[in-house]
Amino acid sequence: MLDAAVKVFSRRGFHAASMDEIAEDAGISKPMVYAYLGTKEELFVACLHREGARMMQAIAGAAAPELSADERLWRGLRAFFGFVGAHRDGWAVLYRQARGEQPFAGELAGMRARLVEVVAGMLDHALRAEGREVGETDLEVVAYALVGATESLADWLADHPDADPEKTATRMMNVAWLGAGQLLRGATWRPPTG
Amino acid sequence: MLDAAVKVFSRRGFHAASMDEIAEDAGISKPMVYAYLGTKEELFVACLHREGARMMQAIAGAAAPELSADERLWRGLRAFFGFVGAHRDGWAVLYRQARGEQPFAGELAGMRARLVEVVAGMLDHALRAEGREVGETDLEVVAYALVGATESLADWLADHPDADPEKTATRMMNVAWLGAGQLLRGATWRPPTG
DNA sequence: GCGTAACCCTACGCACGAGTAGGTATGCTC
DNA sequence: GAGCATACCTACTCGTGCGTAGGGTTACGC
Repeated sequence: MLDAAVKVFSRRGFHAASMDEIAEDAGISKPMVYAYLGTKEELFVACLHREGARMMQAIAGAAAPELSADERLWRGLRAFFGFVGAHRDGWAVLYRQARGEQPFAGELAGMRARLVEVVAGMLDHALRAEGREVGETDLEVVAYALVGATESLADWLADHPDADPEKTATRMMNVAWLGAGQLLRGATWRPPTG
Repeated sequence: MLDAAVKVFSRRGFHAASMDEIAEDAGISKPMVYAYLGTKEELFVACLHREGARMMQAIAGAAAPELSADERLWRGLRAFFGFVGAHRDGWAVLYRQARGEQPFAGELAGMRARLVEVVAGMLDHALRAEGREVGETDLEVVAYALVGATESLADWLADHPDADPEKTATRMMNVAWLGAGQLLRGATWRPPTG
């Protein structure tokens, strides 16, 4: 039932999607949709939650905490891109939708915040293991950038049906790990004075 | 006049924004808006174009082609974050809007494609200078990731009114340049076999 | 066979907002 | 000052789509 909603929301976008179309696609009538899932907004939130939970679960299941940092990152990325690859139109458009529409931006921000936190935790852990320490804001910002880069590649993947999720994950891992590796070793770039 | 439209679109989002509110905010009446700028859709596209052009101009003006690659990247990033910092609510929400709404996604995709192309060109140039060569898709994907990371930090910046654009640019530069620097030297990360 | 209850449908009310028609003031020509 | 054009406004039409009211249908109890 939610499947139909996700499908229509994906294809049309939140506003352009009509409850009539969702009902038709689900093979039932509109009052049933209202009876089971409430208003259009609640319905969208329900879709968002389910897809989000599935994604989080896929990632969490892959990135077990006892692994090394790069192994966790790699498995997490692979799970993420695998998920996106398997739910291309569904996830990507749902996600793009939620970004823009203000009632839902909060929901999504929470999801992303959890991801950022996890990534920041991994970086912090790895940094401490090397005896280095970095300010909390710096950590958050780097994690944010990595998550953003990953989301961006997810969009790219969703737009290129022939692309391989596994290979995309490898590419992302390259960028992330090489950059992060430099940070671990204490390398920094400084703006030219003047 | 466009200023009012940008402001309202930013605050409300494309759909929630009413032409009445835009007209009121601009201090004129609705038929005038239609007379000067056409339909709501055309109005939004006009906003998008103007803001986009301003941004592109700010970046292009800063990143002169005769500079070294890292200098160009640094100046481009600084200009970009400076622009976002100066147009926080305007740009960010306009941008977030355009991503989601299907009629406008194309416009934005074009803008981003130009950015990706520029970044990819810079990477390619720097790589060739080091005697290395990388497949076109690899180049595009890395550029895409960098642009995505940058956009993501722009969002972060827009959501943190006290954050400093200059400092954010430095952070982004660190991630980008250190990661890219590794790639330049031919370092790669490989998935564990098995 | 008749009451009734669960279930689902068609067909509507209603609000909202894009786009427009037709009227009014201000300035310009002769 | 009459005619006319320009610039602008108020007040409307009309489509669209969310949410619901009220009617049919099937199954069961008596």
